[in-house]
Amino acid sequence: MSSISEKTVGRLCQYRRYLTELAADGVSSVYSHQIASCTGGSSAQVRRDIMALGYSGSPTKGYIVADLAESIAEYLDAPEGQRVALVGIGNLGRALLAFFANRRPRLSIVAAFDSDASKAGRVIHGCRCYADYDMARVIEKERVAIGIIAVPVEAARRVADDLVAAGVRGLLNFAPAPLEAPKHVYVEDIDVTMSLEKVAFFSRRNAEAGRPATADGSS
Amino acid sequence: MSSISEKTVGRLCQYRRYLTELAADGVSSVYSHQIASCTGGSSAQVRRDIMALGYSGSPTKGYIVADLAESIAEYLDAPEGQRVALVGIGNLGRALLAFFANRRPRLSIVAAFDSDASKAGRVIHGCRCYADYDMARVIEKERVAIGIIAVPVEAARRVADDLVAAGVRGLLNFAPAPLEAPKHVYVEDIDVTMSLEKVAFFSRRNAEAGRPATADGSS
DNA sequence: TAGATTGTTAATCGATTAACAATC
DNA sequence: TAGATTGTTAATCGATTAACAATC
Repeated sequence: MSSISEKTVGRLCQYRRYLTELAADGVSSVYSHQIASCTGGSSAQVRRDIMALGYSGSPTKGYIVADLAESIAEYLDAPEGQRVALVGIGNLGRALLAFFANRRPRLSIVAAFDSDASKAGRVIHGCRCYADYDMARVIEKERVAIGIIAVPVEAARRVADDLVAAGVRGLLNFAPAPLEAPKHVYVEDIDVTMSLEKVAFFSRRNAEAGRPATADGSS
Repeated sequence: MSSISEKTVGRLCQYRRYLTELAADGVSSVYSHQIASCTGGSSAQVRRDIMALGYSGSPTKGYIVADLAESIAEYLDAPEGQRVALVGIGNLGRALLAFFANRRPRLSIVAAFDSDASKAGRVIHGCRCYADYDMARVIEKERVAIGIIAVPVEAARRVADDLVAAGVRGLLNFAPAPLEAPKHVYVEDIDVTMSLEKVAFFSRRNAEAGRPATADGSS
């Protein structure tokens, strides 16, 4: 029930995005093997994930798009919503503000902070900017639950500490530095350098391997 | 030997970063359990990963920082280097250009493209910009092996197809759209929305759970 | 030497997939 | 009905960790 893995939660997010696209196209029902295409997993995996939500499909119609999306939302989303703060209004920070603006009302960036106090008072993509030294006050006032760290690596640890001290319960960290946070704070790292290096490694290895004789499983 | 998993490659990248920091601090040798701190894994995992490289430590001194870093580089890096192109010179693209500028000579962004042709000819963080319609020509001329997709979601699939057609063997995709690429092209997705939703979900669940009685393993 | 660590195998753990009766 | 799909268990697969002799 309550013990759904990180990977499963990730997949549920992907399913939801896929369902949103289907709904926009006017599709009303969908089969597990169709959903599977959006993650590269198997249809059995999709059925298991959906089963864990407590939602049921029908052998003839599959799953009702709107109802399944509703079930996923019920499971993933906080009914009262969760408010997010961004720290670091550089190019990355601005990209994130643009990206999340008006995307999900229940998960919106309500404050942005920067060490450059001259940015305070501006409104970027609908989000108000503050100076770093206002962090504790604003985060409490705005009831912020989640912090996004988009500052240079040297500042990341200090910013993380400040956010945690201010009461944030989750961190999304773009800085290439491992953060130390108390157990009750969930930390997710997005490590762009690592991802690029992985692409570099595997693209090279694929190229060196040429066309593998058994690539399609035949001998 | 050649069958190292994706996860292991990711960890090797993290080990390397940690070793670089140690070297900068003048540390010359390190134990597996110290290296483990940078990934949250176990010391046995670190030892297994290093063993797979063919590098050996000593029971008394542990691993020599410089030599281990060299072994990792030999395994991960292309000796002749790999050249990268970026598509989409918005805020995200600019952040990536700044981020990778002068970082790794063997993995550098040598060209950036944008559908807004007025950006062509500029040089941003040392990287020359071109119009989209020059993609095939420049990628061949510059011997680009890897493409980074930092365009809006609507354009992502077309850009991916163009990059693959131009001869790129690996893609790092920031757009929230699953890409279809031939098998010889390695695709890594960075899904920012999914990551934020995961933080939202788990930070909420941790908060709701309160302080779990057995959080530290004691009953 | 004594002792902590390495290299390496076996055991464990968890996640994924195969399979199939039940269903509409 | 016939047939494809669902719900669900068992089997498989792979990755992680525990353990320990060998080492310096």
